[in-house]
Amino acid sequence: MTKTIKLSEKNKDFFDHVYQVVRLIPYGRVSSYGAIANYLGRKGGARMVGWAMNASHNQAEAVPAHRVVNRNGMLSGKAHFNPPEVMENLLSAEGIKVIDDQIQGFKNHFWDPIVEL
DNA sequence: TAGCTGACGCCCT
DNA sequence: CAGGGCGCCAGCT
Repeated sequence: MTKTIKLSEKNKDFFDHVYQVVRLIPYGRVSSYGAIANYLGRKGGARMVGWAMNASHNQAEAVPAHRVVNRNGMLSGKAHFNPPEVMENLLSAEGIKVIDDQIQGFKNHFWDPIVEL
């Protein structure tokens, strides 16, 4: 509910930061691993963001991982959903058109935490 | 203990 | 224009 991220000097867990940013992604918008990683200061840590998503299942709060895609706007993590079609289904429900695992007008729906936050 | 993989990204050839 | 390789950090075997 509260949109304020507590990025205090407590830089505790890298994962927790990722979860918070992902949860702040507005409805009908999508972000990229690199953008989040860059926002957290891990430019080459894009892989870590994806890895964090993998652990997102352990989080009590559902993380909208379906709103996170690679920098190409492709549903690279779709295969990790259960079932995979859920990802494009959720995106489609938010008004995002996905064709062949590719978000149409990705740039239009792109949400950059560095710019927005 | 040390090494490898991983929901990526960017540079070089 | 296309393909291949290296780099980032953390978790798992």
